[in-house]
Amino acid sequence: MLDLSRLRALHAVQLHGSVGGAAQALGYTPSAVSQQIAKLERETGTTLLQRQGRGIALTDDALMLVRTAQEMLSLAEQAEVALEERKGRPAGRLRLAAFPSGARGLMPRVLAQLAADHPQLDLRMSEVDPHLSVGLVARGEIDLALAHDWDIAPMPAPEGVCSVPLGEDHCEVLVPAGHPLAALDTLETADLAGRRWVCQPPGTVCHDWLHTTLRTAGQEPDVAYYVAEFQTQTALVAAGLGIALLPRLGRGPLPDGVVLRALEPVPTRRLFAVTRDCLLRRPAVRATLRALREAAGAGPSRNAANATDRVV
Amino acid sequence: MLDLSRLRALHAVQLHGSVGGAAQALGYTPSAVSQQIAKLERETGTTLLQRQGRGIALTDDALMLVRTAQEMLSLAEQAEVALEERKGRPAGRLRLAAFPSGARGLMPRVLAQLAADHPQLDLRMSEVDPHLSVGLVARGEIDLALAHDWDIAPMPAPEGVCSVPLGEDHCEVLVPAGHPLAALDTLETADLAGRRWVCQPPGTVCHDWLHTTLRTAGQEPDVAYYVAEFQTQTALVAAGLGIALLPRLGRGPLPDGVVLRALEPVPTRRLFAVTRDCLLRRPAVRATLRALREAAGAGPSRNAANATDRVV
DNA sequence: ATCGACTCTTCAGTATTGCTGAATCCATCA
DNA sequence: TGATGGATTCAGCAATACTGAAGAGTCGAT
Repeated sequence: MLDLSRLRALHAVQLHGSVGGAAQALGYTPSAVSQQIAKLERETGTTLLQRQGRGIALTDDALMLVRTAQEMLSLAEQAEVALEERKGRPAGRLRLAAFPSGARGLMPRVLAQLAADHPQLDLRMSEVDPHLSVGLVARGEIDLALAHDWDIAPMPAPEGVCSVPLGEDHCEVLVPAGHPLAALDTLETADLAGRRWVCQPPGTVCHDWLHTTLRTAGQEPDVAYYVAEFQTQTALVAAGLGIALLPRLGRGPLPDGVVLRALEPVPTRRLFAVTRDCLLRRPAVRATLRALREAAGAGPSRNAANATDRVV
Repeated sequence: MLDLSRLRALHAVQLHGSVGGAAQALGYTPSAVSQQIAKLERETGTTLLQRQGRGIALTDDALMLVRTAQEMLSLAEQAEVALEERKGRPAGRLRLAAFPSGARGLMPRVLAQLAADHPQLDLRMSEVDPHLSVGLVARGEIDLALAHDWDIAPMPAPEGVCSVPLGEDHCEVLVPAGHPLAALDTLETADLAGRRWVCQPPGTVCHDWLHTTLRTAGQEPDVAYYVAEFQTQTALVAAGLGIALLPRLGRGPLPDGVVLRALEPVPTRRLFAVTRDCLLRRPAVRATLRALREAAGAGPSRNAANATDRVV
């Protein structure tokens, strides 16, 4: 009798292209995965993995078993969903992912509320980059991901994956208290010209938004300080070294000597939950979506931010 | 993640209607099955079994899981078949069943040859009554059953199950050496009238054939000795106490003082292999069918019979 | 009504299985 | 040639699953 957990190991190896990657995804050591597959080989009398350079390659037999594994895992997931649906209240394990500022600004409240309301629910969360989350959901490693879709770059959703709008997150400009811009109530894009910036490193959405917006206005932002962490950014601004663009979500308590000013038009990112279609039937997912929508509508969390978290 | 072996346990409970029956079918103790299902209940947070009188009843949730289990087990079996087919030579476990005289007269040679030719083949055999074998094959407990279809009672084959003709088995009449019938070369039905018989108990095919045939000829057989075992039957015949109808298959060495006489028309039972359609693709099944056909054509085995075997 | 038979479950003990971490092996890259 | 990255092997330990005995509930018979 083929063993499902061994098949899942093989499936993961195919998915990640390596024994190590599969092990990481499954929460094992490479040794365990290697042994599981060795047993599967002995049980079936086949060769499943072949060494190829430093890594491995799957044989044709293995690929056939991977297809079977895929179907069996899918059946198992459907059955679990159906059981929970039939029961009608959230239960089982729910693997969540969130981008860093969402993980800080939104998830704590949501997780606490869900845990309190549904004791049978086994919640897990990992902080991931937003552009990775869709892939993780599609591959079944994550059940529901909190993602955002910055004005500028709408996200594509692959087959079987859907995104549910949750609300919006707005950005404001953080300026030193004595700064000329601090005298204004509302800033416009033109006011940002020629300023010195504290900004996150390239590849983050804040960075991209800043550059795209200013370049559209014919300017190149003068970023003097590339800093990932929120606390460091505010310290630099408080020291009068520049101004920064901050999303409201995930913003922590501000030190003295800095003020926030609204921007017009408001830089807005839309928040989404990304999940697989079939999971929409899970009460656990429905409850989580509900909680996320409420939390996103209610604004950023109280108990947000600590010194080591990064603003993304 | 649902565990396949636990699901299989649940599936077996549904199939057999009891924990004990499932345990027997799976080769475990009832305790093990009970614990497996208790774990499945804890893992899914559902109730699967309910006590009903002395036994148990499956809940709706359990029935849903049984359907899933059925599909997953079927997928696993198909994958195993495909692997073996791709490999091209018999391998894996093959669970055989045979009716008693077939198990003695045909299977030893066949099993020995298969084991010698295909070291990767893991052969198992159980002796079962022919009328049970079709059900066992249909339920997936047996992969291939040796069955016979006595002239009188053709066997029906349920969906997904097929029977492959292997050959024929003939019956002869065993008479004491000094008996009047011993003087004849070939006996006819009329010669059997008024004889005293040694016969197997009701419910066996030899018994049924004898009664049906003689009653068709307007007679009631006078069965003085109901005896299941071949050795005892021949001893009774040798002692001059009656005559017996013996199938050639599974007949052992005869003691002195008895002779065999052919009957006209010859009582014939056709031999079949019964298996599931999808298994016909297994090299193991194809090799077994080939070996069975050869053995059935070659006549009864040399190393047949021992004192405790029953003639059926 | 009580006893005995039957069935499932619980419990304790044991055997098996599966995982981790270190050592090893192999191929690649500097 | 040495260093790196990846997979495998091995020994030891932890978790799991099974067995067998005892317990609890139900049914049928005396």
